[in-house]
Amino acid sequence: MKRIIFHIDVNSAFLSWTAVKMLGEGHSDIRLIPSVVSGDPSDRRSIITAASIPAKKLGIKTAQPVSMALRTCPSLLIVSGDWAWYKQCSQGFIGICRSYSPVLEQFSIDECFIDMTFRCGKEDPVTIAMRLKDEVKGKLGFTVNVGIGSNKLLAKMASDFEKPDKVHTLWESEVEQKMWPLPVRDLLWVGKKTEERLTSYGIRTIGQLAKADLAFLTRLVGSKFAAQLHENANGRDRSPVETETQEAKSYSAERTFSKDLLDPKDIDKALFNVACIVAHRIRKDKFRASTVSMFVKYKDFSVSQKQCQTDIPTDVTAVILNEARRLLPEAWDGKTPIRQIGLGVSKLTHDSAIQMSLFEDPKMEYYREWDRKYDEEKLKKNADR
DNA sequence: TCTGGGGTCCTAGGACCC
DNA sequence: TCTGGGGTCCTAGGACCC
Repeated sequence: MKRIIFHIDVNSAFLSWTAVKMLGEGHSDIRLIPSVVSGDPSDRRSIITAASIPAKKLGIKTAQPVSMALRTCPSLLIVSGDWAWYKQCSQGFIGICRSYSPVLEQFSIDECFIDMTFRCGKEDPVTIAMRLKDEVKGKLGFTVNVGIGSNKLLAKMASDFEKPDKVHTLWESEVEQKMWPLPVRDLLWVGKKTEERLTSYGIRTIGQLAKADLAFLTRLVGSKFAAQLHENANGRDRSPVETETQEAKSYSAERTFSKDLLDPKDIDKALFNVACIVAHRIRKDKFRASTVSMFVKYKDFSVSQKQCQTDIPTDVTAVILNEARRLLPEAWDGKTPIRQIGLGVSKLTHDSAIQMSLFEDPKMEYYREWDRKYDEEKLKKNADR
């Protein structure tokens, strides 16, 4: 049976959502002028999180440094993000999509897939998609694109066609005409590196990739990735719409310094900060971690990463921080200035039994108490907002 | 112009076990 | 004294996504 999958994508999500909020506060619509959302506009290192369509038309792109965008457009309006508001907008958006089909997979904060196979009985899928997009616009005030296809890959590719506020189809029968002429970079999972590799061997379009020899592709990118690229370029994708939200497999936090740092005191302070954040988040989600990793990034963007296993799964900030501190000299020579530092935990379990070791650090109770206070403070702060 | 922050998955080599 | 093959875990690095 032919499946009918929708991919719904909020147009310039963070920018649209900010625009809706500002409209409510009496501002004019920032979607109609060159505008962007960025982290901290005063930080030279901050980058653009989302750009309006007029900004994009000037060549301003997501992930571009703000300083560069300002050179392109000195009158660019820069606004900062509001995560709590974005979460609300996302929930409203997902809620409407779910009312069209409960078989929904949230792909990110502003994208989801729904399986409409059993909803599009008599009615034309495009008509239903139009209704969905208009309902979001009417009730929530922002626009979406809906891509329709017989699998997730095609639906996702379709939603990326002309924006904003559009519905597109990409059925298998349309692949040759609508997808094959596109540059290979437009295919999902083809990033910068893969594009370079493929084009250096003359594969420039998705159509050329679709017709490429699988053995040849395997030599280029490895067997697993080659098989997937080949399938996807031919418009095939068997993956189901996953309704179960997957549990997190890792947590991490990182900080980029406004200037590259060399002073161990500054670096330790940053490590302490990210350890507090990560440990708090795993405690909140009732996880304990057995792997602690940390990394440093240098000005040339090269990364040195080290990881280790803990004796027992832990959620104690001090334990995680100490592992990271132990790893730091293995990752960093102490001489090269550091641009960014990060800490992560993985190998997570929900083990709730507190492991009592005879040799447990006598300070452990004190550490746990410290964490309890930290969590309380953090909760209070969030409640105030 | 000079590049954030948070994730996932894959690969390849080495250790170690049977 | 020198040797195969398979399985699992760990580690570091790289690619991609939003």
